[in-house]
Amino acid sequence: MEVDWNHIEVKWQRRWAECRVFEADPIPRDKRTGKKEKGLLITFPYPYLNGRLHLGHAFTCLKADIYARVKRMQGFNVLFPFAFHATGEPIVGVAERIRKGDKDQIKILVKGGIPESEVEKFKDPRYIVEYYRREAIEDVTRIGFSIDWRRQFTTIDPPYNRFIEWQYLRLRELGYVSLGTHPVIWCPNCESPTGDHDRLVGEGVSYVEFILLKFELNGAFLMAATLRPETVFGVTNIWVNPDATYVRVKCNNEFWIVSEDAVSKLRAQRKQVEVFESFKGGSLIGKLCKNVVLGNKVPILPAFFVDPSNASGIVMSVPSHAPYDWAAIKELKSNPALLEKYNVSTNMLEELKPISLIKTDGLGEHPAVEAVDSVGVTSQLDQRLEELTKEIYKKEFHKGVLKENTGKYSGMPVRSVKRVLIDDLIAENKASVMYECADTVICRCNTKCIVKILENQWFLRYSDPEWKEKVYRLLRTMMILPEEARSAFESTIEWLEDKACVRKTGLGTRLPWDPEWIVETLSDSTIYMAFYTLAKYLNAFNVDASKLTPEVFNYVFLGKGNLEEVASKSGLSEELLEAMKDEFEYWYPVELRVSAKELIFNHLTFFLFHHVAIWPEDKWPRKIGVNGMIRVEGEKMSKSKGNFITMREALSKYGADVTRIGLAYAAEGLNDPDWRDKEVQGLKKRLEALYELVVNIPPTKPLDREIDRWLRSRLHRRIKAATENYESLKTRSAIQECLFNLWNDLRWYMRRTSSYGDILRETVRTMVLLLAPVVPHLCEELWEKMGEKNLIATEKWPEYDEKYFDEVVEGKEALLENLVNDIREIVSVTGRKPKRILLFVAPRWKYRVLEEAIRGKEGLIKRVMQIPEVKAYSKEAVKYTEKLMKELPPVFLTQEEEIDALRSASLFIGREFDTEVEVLLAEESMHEKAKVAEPLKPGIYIE
RNA sequence: GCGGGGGUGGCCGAGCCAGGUCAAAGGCGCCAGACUCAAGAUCUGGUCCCUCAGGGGUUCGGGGGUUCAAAUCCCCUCCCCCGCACCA
Repeated sequence: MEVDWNHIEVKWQRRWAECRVFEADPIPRDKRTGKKEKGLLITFPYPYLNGRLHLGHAFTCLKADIYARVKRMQGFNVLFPFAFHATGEPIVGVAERIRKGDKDQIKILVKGGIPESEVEKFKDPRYIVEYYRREAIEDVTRIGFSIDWRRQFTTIDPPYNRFIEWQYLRLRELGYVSLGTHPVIWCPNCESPTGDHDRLVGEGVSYVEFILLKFELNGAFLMAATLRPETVFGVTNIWVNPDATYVRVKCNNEFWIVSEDAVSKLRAQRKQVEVFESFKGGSLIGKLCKNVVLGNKVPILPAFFVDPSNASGIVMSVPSHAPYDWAAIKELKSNPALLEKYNVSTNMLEELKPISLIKTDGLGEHPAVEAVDSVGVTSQLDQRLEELTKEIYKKEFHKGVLKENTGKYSGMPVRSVKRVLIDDLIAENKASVMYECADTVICRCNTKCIVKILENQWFLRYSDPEWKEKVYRLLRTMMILPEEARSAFESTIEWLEDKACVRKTGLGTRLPWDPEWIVETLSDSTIYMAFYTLAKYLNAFNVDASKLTPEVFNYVFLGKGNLEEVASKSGLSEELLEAMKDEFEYWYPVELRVSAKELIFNHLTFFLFHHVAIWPEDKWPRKIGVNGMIRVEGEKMSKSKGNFITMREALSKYGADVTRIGLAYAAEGLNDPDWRDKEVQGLKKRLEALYELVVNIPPTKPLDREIDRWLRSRLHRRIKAATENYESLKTRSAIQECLFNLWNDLRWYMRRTSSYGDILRETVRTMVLLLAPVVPHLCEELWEKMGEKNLIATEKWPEYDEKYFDEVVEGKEALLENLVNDIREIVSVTGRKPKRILLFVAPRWKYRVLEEAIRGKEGLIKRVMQIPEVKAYSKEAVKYTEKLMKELPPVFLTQEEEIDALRSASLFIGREFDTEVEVLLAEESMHEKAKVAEPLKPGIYIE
């Protein structure tokens, strides 16, 4: 049947709005009596407004909406608010690019469906926010999310800024915010950290810590950069690039020699650097310098693999363990002309002997020498050296142990010596540290990035062990859906270190005590769920942001301060303050927050940190739901792949309910939902069939036969399962239960009987109720068609009663189902058309044996043989008993029950096979099939 | 590399945490039959292999082990997804 989806959706969305069903207010204090009078606050992370909402947003938000709708029907007062995130750089970036007339940016916008006339206005970031906010509201409404819109806001609204100011003042008071100094990847041109998304080249690249080891030459130190400081014990020489420019500088009261390129980097890393002279690397070659760690002298030699733009541009040579070094030595040996050019005697080279200092199982005395020689590398610029280096380093790092020639470090595993050694060397002033990008990073502005140590930045002290302990405590009491995600939270809490919470650019709230900083986006979205409780009043009364002083928030959120005083100081009325305070206390804590799994590692965990910091335990969140990442036709959804689906597109193509069920059925738990058009179309057909089913319910009458009780039993089990699934966000399983499985039950029922009991109508009715959270528009329509007057959105959720669970009746039906299948199999195997079917019910004694077997396997044969009526069949009885020892039937019926089930179903079975059925007792027959009859497995003979 | 989650039949996905009733729910797809003038929808059956009496055989990324018994427990290995921070 054709369903006019659009008509239905518009009709009910209008009705919901008229009735204000989703606008939730606290129940007046004096009427609150129990649990259900306490509000449930359900939240979805506000989306960032740099584009339209897409299927990924819809998926996550739908999980929350379905939960909200179920809880609402269960009689809870549910608040499901929505807001918008605008803090940060990207929106400003778009505006800036438009202002500059960036063609690509314009193209992106137009392709994203922005009318040409609007593009011009996108110069203003606030306009962008406003534009996408309007669009988002339309989409969210059209998909039927049950939002209380009175509470919406954006994170750049002045009242919100006041709120964040309060939050950070509070955190600072509590000692959770402090100044810190940390290295970052930095663009010298933009003068700001270069995040992944800001990079032209080098996505995912982080920095590495080089150790600069000192090699003394004429009162200055050549600073050799290494990632393997432990190999200082095996240095045979120093490498410099003869063509590169080096400088002698004064750095923190010492003279250093480094590459020219290193100077600005060292300066960015808090080093005072004064350049005295510069010269080519070639002028150093052939000289001897002193290894400060060991005290011996080693020569300086030329090498072309040395990159002056990497770290200090000076490398120490450890030919035993470093393939590059050995390759370079080999090459020099074979190139006397080069040596001559720099006046290096061949003797000097002859004296270079690899020094082994690490012993590793599976590797020889000089791993690098062996590796290089065996693959036949002859040039230091050979590509294969990179691979060999990695291979050897990996093995040595994990399994290597330092040899005797490493002094006090002898015997230590490489893995654990590193940190100790570095700390020692630095303490002894024999080494220094220099950070460098692990690989080339180029900023969007086309500038090569360096590592800068940022000073005096504000940090959230997530590393604080006491803070962490509190979060662990919260986590233990929280429900994590699904449970598998819990360990990710645990390891995140453990792994988390101090995090910069401010930036210099972008939209956002300025730090109240240090206004040159703006609170960064992941740091201003941690406790804002509390803001929804106030936003209703701020919006309704258009409250002036300047009145929202820290005292106001202290009073409302923490109950601190004196009402009169706060009122007079802020200029807000006492009534309003009281109302806001009550509203907050009514809705808080957060009942459920749903987000995608990639956010466990920051946003969701920060959410926990900030709550435990600011509020006492009774305001800590209760549940977190985590879900997978949307895919489209099996592929990751992305703009570049061209398979990006906005909510708008999906809604136009499929309509709200079909989109909803498509998403809700696509996945649950941590699994990634896969949006497949065919699958969604299948679900659409199914919904249309449901419509037809409901509209054409056949007449029913009050009947209470076994088959009616069977359907009731199934129905109640389905209600139980569906409810539990919904409550744990398992929307797929819930739909499975109440749409597919219940439908199959119904089919069986209609096949078994042609006169329908009222239970049929009740089942259909319940089905509609159970599906209402997923496909609310359709269900409202069906509800009305069934003659109901109330909105299904606030209708009472079906409750199950275990007293209707009927094992015997279900057992009987299972017996029949198996029996029909068996008969069918026989018919198909024999290819015979049945003229008559004889069914033999097993003899009584077999039921006695089965009964005993159910009691336990212990001494079963003995026990069984003590029963006289069994003993009479001892030989067969032993056989049957042994069979039962291996495997018991899944249900148990008495002989009477089985006879009854078969007799009353004989017409049905006959109908299925278009023949006659006779039910006989094995006791009274000599037929061969009478002998094989067992309880729950009647003998079958087909004539 | 490190941390987290996964790999099941043509596809999607349950099941594994508490081993047996698992050849493995359900959906999609496909095949056959019923209904229909016909199509669609719906209903019934089939969809790893073999089998003319309800049976048997080989499957749950790959390899090994524990057990009377493993998709389910243990070890090793390969592959996929998410995150690794100053970014929404």
